[in-house]
Amino acid sequence: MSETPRRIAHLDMDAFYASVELLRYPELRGLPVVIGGGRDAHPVRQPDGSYRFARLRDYVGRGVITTATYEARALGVGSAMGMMKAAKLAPDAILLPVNFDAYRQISRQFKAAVASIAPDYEDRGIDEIYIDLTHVAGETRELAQRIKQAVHAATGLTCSIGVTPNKLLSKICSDLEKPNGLTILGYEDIPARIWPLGVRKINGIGPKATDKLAALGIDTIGQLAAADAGLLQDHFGGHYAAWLAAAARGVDQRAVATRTESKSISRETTFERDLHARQDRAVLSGVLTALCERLAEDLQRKGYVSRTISVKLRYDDFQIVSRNLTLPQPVVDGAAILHAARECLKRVPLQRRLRLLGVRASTLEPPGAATLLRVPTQGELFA
DNA sequence: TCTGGGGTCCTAGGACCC
DNA sequence: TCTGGGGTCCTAGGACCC
Repeated sequence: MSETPRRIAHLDMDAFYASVELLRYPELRGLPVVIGGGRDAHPVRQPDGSYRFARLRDYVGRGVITTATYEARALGVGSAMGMMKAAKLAPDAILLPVNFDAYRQISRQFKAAVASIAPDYEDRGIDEIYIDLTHVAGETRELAQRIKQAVHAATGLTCSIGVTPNKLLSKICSDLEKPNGLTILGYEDIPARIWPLGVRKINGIGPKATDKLAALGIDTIGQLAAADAGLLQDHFGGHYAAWLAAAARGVDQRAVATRTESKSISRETTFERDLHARQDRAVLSGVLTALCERLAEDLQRKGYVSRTISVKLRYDDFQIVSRNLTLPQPVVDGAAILHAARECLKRVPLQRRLRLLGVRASTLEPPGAATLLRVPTQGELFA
């Protein structure tokens, strides 16, 4: 039995947040611009109708850059970099606040444009998708060009696309010719095009695994493909070692998931200054209440109830702890979430100063679902 | 003056059940 | 008195991704 080779695209919008802002402020084209400020980063309208923009050097706080234009990246700043650090590298870069409503709106537009050509796609967040082109008529390059044109016509923005037989390779390829790129390759191209790349290019190999591999003398994907299976197993465990070996050879059978349900919904916040459980009790209590109320709104808006409530704390040294509580009956309202969150907090050490507080709802179900029939455990019956 | 906020998946151990 | 496996649910932490 022979299988039709799949044709999977990965589409990634180019510098998405920053590009959306340039639609609104075209006078910033060609300048280094970073997105990530708070309210005080809002441009101020001048009497003559022009805008005065904030500069990175003026920023004070704990934020990070979410997106930078390619001009800003050339100065050494980029996503996830602390803005205080970025300000030293590019003090004159323009700073803009994040505007998620605008990004979500453009996101819907580009996805609709893609769907008009290829309806089977998998959401991977606000600015990227996988598209299954296997059953879409047309030659691959022409089809991908049509999608790029449709996205541009709908949004005024460029994107980069990789097309290969699977998601893993397409994700790597969409990044190879950014911005406004199009890279198409087959399994026969792996030795020449994929193996010279660093292992970090593989989606699923992060900083920790990269460091561990480097310590074993493995830097490129080709070296990983050639690595001894036993060696990988010793250092990464059976499951991850097998995945590493398959990924390095470009093997990936995952389907394009066109429908997915949320597993969890959360809200968290980093304080402007580190807080102490005792000295700042009132502030913390207010923050916790607000987080629980926002989480309750999110749950209700998305049509879920939750049986597991968790709290997350980050201490001043960046250590993270979490506690969770699974309830016999699901909750939706802010007061019930708050009650569960307080129960969780009782079990967490509160000596050190806190940097972050978060609340999460998981074990999600549609309201009024089968939980009513769930049989209580012995522990619940006799607690 | 480093290091946000919203997610997913995996592991490992313990309780409990059959 | 000794001690099996397979399964589910739950908790906590960690790696990774956008």
